[in-house]
Amino acid sequence: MPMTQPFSFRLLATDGRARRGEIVTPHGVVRTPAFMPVGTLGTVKAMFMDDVKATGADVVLGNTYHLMLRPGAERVAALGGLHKFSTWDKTILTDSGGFQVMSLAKLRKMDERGVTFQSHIDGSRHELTPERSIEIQGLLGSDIQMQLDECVRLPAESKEVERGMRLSLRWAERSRRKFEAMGGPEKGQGLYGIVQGGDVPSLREVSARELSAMPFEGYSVGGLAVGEPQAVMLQMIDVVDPVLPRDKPRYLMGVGTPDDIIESVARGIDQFDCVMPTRAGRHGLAYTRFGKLNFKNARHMDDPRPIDPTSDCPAARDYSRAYIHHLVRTGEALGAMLLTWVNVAYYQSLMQGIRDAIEAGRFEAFKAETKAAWARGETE
RNA sequence: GGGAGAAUGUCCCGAGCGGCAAAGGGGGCGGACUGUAAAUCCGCUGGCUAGGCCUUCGUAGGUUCGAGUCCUACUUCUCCCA
Repeated sequence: MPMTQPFSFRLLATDGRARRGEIVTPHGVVRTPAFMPVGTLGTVKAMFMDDVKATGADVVLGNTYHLMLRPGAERVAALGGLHKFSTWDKTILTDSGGFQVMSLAKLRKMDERGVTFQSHIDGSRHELTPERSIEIQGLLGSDIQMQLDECVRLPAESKEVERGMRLSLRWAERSRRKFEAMGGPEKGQGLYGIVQGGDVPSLREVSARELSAMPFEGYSVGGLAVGEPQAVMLQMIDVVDPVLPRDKPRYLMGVGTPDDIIESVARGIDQFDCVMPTRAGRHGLAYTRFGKLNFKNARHMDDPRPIDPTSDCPAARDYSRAYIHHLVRTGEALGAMLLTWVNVAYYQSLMQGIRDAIEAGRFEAFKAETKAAWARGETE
């Protein structure tokens, strides 16, 4: 076996608490702060992988829960792994299924050992343990893997939040053992522990501290952006930021809007993922440097201008707003495709702007300018 | 020429068979979407001096306390027989 480069992270620059870094995985370099488009089922919905790559994305997500049900982890492995299966040859990060344990709460049965749930597809019963989750992520060939965690639904009693957080810590240890038993480190893969603790600062701190004592390649902050006010989310990041190791990447799971991202980068977060750009795109909403545009609105009907002539995304540059409005209104698949592309491209250009600004030591100014532009809209 | 049936809320389809400002859809207008059971979901869609009044169900009459609903005539459309 050829020597594989070990998983690594290094900080290239900091500006205030904002961090500019680089993660190296078996499938390339991930420039941070990074936004990772969500590709639950091995596809970033409504986009070609080549186009995703061209927007500047270094990594996409895959999902343990969904892929274990269809087409099945063993099948993907037999077909050469998720990279080959999906034609995405850059880094893949996989979720552990922990989030689905919450979002599919009606179907679940949870105990110390793991979670038993019924498939949303055919009702069949499945068990997901920390070990099986890691096994599946290994079968998929994931470069950055997540421990199985329990994401408690908010609002919840702090007793319940603590129970879920403690369980997640125990599962973190089991996940780590399995990850090492499967040779993850030798393959250059990484495993992240997940900070839980809901909206309770003291629990977040405990979770971050105990997790930091375990040898993970990175640390995720989970269980946020699930309905709580942004201020609460940011407060939780503030609590966790000084506790987590400086020399490891921090990944804020499931976040978020452009504003959430820029505020979280300001608090030391390195990685993000969110369905926002892809789902919103399918639903007719464009994210741009001058804010949101809802293409269901009649005001675009006669507008011959492109969404953003300065963009290097063809969807934003080469198609008229009137045409995109027409596609969205008529329910044409191309409308969803173009807007998804616009959004993924905008998110990536935002991240590029953030990275450049941190390197230049002007992140705060960049943040202020960017937010002002969103607020200003298109007043020209 | 004879017979049968239908016209509904000022965009369309359409329920309604004596208490109706009138079900549902579509369309339209707007909103939401945060580790994707989501090309999904949620509002609004007659007027006003606004929880009360006004004007609406092809047209004109009639019956009734009360008519979109029953009766008569007319108009238009559809189908069947010649």
